[in-house]
Amino acid sequence: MATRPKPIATPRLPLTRDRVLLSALELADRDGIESLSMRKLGRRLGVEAMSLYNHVADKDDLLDGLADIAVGEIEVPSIGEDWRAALRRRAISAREMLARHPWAAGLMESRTNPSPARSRYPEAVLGSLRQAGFSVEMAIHAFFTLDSYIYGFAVQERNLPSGTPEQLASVAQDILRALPPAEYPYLNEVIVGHVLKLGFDYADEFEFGLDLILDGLGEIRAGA
Amino acid sequence: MATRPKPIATPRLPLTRDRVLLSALELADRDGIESLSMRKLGRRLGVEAMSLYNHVADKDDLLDGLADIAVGEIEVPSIGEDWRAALRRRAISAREMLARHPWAAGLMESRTNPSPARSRYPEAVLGSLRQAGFSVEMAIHAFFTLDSYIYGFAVQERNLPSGTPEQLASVAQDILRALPPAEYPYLNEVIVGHVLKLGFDYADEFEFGLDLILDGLGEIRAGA
DNA sequence: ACCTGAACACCGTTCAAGT
DNA sequence: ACCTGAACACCGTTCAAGT
Repeated sequence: MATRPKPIATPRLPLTRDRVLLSALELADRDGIESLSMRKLGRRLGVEAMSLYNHVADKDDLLDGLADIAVGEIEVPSIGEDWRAALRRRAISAREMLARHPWAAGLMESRTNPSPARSRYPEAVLGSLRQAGFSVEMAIHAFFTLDSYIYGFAVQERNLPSGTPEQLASVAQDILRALPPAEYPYLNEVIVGHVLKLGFDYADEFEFGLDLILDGLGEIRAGA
Repeated sequence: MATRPKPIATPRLPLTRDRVLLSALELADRDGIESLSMRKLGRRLGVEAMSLYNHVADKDDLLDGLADIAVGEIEVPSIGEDWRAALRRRAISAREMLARHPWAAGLMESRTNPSPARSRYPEAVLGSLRQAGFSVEMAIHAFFTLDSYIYGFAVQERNLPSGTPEQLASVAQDILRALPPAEYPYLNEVIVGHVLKLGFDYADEFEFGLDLILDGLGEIRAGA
């Protein structure tokens, strides 16, 4: 009787940069990055959009923060690991991250200003290569080849249908309808003769090109 | 004296879908895709934004049209060409297109509905591979590997600095300032020891990874 | 120190009205 | 058939005002 009860059962958590970023990440994962607006994010946090500006400089800063969280999820190989194993594991981890957060590939594109979190990744890849005996020039070549592949694959994966074999089959049927076999025989062959029959696993598909590239780099290293 | 002179020297051209698309393309090339709005495009064409809807279903349709123009600029190799030469030439032409239109890579991502213009490209690549004797499965692998690389490289190129050696050097200096050598020795080595000294040519860099991948595919074909 | 209301300059798009 | 004005539901962001 002496003290008035708190007006609401769950007292509002104080806003912090981390809470803002985490909530933005969940929103982006669930509804897509294009529907992440300062106003919606504010509503989600029970606050007016303008309050967010106390914890984040502007929307660009928010997106920078998301990009840093994303690259931070890429596995860091233990030191002393074989160069091939280290690069392979990092590549697979990067693809998994980009598949988990479909918005991340797009953010990597637009966040061009360097940040510590985003600089650590290329630094580590170049380090693995140099320590393995690649020349500076070859390390640059290898980095571009690997990174282009990883990134490009992730974007293709994001834009192609996925899901259970049944869902995949149903989407494939829709696509086939726009591709008359007489005009597109090879696309039909691939979809009808392979994807619909045997399914499609992005992780497996990714490893084919990854190993092809790593094999090629191995030969260059052996020849050097 | 009999007829009144036309009020303006250059009578307004009638709006057509092609004029709308061409103007949008120029705007995107010059100011970037993010500043391409229906309202600005209308202003550019001397018309209210709403008039554009007589020639284009909506903004999505406009972007679809731009994506179709972009893929249409990728060179189609002459028939009967060696598979390796055909794939190589197409890949180089695709990279050139994506470098010419920095907005195109992003559009390829978002335009997921198939269109004839955009289906012709994968159809042709798969055709080259199948005719060269690759199995359906290997043709899929090869397509993903090549296309991921091309696309990923183009995006990296778009986001990294370019220009004359002097411009490149000045941007590199700015980047270096954010990368203390003690923490990022390998990035420093690459930038100071190689890029600043020898410059950097994206077309050359692209061909390294491209040839590595084509060599790998050639071995698979020989072994099959 | 943090949050808010009102306001500004933008978006894409619909719809009834004009020619 | 094509173009327009007014309107709607959205944006990001600033700024003075509240607590």
